[in-house]
Amino acid sequence: MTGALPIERTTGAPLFSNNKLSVLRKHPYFADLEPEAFDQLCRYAKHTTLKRGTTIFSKGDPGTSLIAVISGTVKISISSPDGRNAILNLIEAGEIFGEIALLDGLSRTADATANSNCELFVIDRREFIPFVRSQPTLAMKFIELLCARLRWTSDQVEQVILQDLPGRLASALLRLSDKHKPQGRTISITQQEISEMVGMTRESINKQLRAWATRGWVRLEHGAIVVLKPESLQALVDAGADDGE
Amino acid sequence: MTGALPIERTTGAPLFSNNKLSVLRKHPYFADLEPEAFDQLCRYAKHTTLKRGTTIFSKGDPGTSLIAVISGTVKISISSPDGRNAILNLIEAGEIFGEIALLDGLSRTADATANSNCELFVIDRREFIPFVRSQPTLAMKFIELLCARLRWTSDQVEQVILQDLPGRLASALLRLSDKHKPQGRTISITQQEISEMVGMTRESINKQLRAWATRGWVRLEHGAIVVLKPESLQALVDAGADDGE
DNA sequence: CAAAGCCTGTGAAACCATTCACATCGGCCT
DNA sequence: AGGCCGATGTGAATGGTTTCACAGGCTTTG
Repeated sequence: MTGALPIERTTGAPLFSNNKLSVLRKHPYFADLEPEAFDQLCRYAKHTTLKRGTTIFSKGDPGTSLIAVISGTVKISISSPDGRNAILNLIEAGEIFGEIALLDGLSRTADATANSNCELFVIDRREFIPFVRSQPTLAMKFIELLCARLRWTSDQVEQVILQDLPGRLASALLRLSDKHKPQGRTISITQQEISEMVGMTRESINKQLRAWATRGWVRLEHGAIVVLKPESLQALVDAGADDGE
Repeated sequence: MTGALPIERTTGAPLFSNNKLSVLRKHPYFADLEPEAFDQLCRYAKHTTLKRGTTIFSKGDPGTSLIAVISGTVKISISSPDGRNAILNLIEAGEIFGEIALLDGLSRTADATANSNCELFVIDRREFIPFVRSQPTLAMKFIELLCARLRWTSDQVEQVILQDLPGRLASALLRLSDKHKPQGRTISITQQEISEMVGMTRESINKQLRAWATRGWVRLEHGAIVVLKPESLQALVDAGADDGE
């Protein structure tokens, strides 16, 4: 099922001097790590590039690595036997993923695929775990990371169980526009993708978005959505079931 | 919102000699901790008892403690403005909860209420965090705990988004019967509770359960469900959307 | 030992999302 | 430019869930 990653070990020069790593260095999880620790960590990293659509790993694979995204975005998703599939998260440059299987040594909980051409760093478990044990600061960082993931995932459960279609869609848009804040309120995502994040059909999503568009809450572009009135969407979420008529 | 816990500090005698703690000691998370570390940990614990229905904490409260269940069960849930509510987990004797807010210092992600009369141990963040830092083994334990939680929660997302009612109900039953393995295949839970774990109405759940009961897959008791043919339920889950006619 | 209150069991009607079936619009590749 | 494919936009029919309205059954509690 897996398809081993086409790993290409970076040759020669010390990785930590690679300026590509600055993307990682800026990220909260590594920002306040001691320089030596960070360097050490980079020494375990293998560099790889792959193009849109490539499978990075599949649910159930033995998970032995942590992966950092240098550029591009990675889609974390799962799919059911009858063809439906759900997007759990979109990982962007500077973020890491695959930490669960890395840390507990069990199998992967979801599929990961390159959602665009990607540049990645891969860190292997064998070398990594002893290192974490020896670095309490790093361990605490991972604890924070896991907590953040748990909060994200719990939010998702909450949404899906508690809210109806409009509510779910609204929260998803708000979460996404939060994440993309730097780019303004434009979210680059297809309606198909949103529908898979939210767990409803593309058609339903389209109709709801269209309704909001005529009300001026959002603007629809090709492959993107612009949130014009986040307050209105937020109000809808807070109010509970109600499509905001 | 919160309502401070009616803490009752156990008097005098060293806590670690209290036989109530043996419940914890047996639990995987503490089992292979060095005795001294465990004793130290217990020194931070405050004992408390409370009766069914009591709120332990609410979503949004500042979270400053980890709680271990000595006896009884605790319900972790969230609720929406319009009255619907969802059960995220049921914590049983020997398990711990509240670790997210303890570890990252942020607010609680859900409500916790005593689902029966309960006996708890409460460990405060202020004293605890430095201790974790100094005990790499304990930190790794928490990392494992968090990973386990993430797996549980991801499963829940997967179910809710990907599967239809019969599928979701079946997976929920299987997950619960896994957890209760020691007690045989009897799951002590009301249909109301299951419906809130699965995100559907009690009525729908009842009808589906009843259908399975006539087929001999489960037996319904008052306040409990006995899984008779886990294989059939599993097959249903694996097959995807289909109620197993 | 009642009464009250939660838990279960069911049926009919209303509703909302899905399914299916197209039509249009952009991009992108050759 | 032509052509193809992925993304968007809609409508009608279908079907599964929810809602609502009750009726017993078990348990707990005063």
